Amino acid sequence: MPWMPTPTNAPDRGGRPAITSARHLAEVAQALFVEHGFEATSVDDITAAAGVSRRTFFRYFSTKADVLWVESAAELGRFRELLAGASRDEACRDVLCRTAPAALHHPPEEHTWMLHRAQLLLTVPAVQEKAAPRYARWREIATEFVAARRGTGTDDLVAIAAGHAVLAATLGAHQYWIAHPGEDLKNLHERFLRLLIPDV
Amino acid sequence: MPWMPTPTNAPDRGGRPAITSARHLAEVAQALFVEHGFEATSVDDITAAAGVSRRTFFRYFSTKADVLWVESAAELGRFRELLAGASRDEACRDVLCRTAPAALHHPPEEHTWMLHRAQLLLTVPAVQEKAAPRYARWREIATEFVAARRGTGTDDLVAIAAGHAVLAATLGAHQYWIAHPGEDLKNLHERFLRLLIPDV
DNA sequence: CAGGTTATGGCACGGTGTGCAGTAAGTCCA
DNA sequence: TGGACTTACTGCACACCGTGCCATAACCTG
Repeated sequence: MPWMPTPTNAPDRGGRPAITSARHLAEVAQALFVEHGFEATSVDDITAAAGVSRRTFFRYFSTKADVLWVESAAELGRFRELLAGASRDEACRDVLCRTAPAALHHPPEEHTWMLHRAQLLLTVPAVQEKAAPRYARWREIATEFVAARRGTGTDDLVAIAAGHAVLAATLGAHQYWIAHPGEDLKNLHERFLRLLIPDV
Repeated sequence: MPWMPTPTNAPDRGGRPAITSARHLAEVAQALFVEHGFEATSVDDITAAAGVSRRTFFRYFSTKADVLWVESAAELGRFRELLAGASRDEACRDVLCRTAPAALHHPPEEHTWMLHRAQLLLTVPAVQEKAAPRYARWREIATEFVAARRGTGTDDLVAIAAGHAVLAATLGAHQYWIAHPGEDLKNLHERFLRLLIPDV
């Protein structure tokens, strides 16, 4: 089991204070990615800019691309909580169309950060590669919700299809967004969801 | 520009005959993947089993995972041709539901090979990573078809959504299939497509 | 046999990611 | 003050991936 720095919300049990943080490394890294490109930026470049050793970087992130997913755990958690909190009176499809965009909501000051992230995620092959496990989690959460609503297992055909539809809509909305950054992402996301989620 | 062996359909202009082939390397590699796992199989293991040098392997495939996509170019080509040959009398949605499964059709003797491939593609993270560019091509072909039918550009919202729907249905069908290998993939594929492609 | 063409082999190199051992910097307690 | 404990950072060696470069092997035609 690899060692990992204790998360910031853990109780302080003494020990050497952290000289850096996942968030700090992620910001330094993303800035370099935007400036020089993902592949042209080596981990050594990132650690040099952040004033940390190469080995330390890999304690915070298991791969170079993972810095682009600092927010992933929070987004997935919000999605799961919003689904769990939905009333059973609200139609399955409506719940998904409402909660998925809400789970990805970020304050306006992070708008350009999100746009940069979306551009990297959808256009740089080396980054797209690392996205698969995150996409899978996003899809699974939707599938589990639909399966629970339908009283089936997660290997139900309709539940699987719905999970893929939610992911497809999310990716489609972001793809459209980076081509039309003036539009409202949340609104786009909902339109794609309404188009793609089957009416079940 | 990296050097590449001439494809088998090229005219013979003399020169040293190839000691191996992409197909042979792919078969050796996939067998090792199935037996020992993808990550536990190094390129050295593959080349040792195939009786070629490490350098030669990278002339046929640019990455280790690419051996799982030997058929990709042919499948994409079939999809594009089938779409191009469709009558304009046939509804857009019907064309997609018919051609996508047909483009992925393989003879029965390759059934287990396809199943192994699907299992590796959908369950091994290191393999899923390399899938992104292939998925993107598959999606683009569908998007281009829908955009042409609608008389719009490929940045049309509905065309983008349709492209994502086709990909989602393809992945969903394979996911369902590896959990229920007794079912007919072609039939499953069509059902997922009918569920997910919006009626436009 | 010479000259052209194509495939394979060997080697060095930069980059990623991991395991391990050591050290630095805090807290707590006697 | 001085340990003992805890946690975080560093350095190094290593396996693997993927690439560029050059040499060499094996076939063709004249």
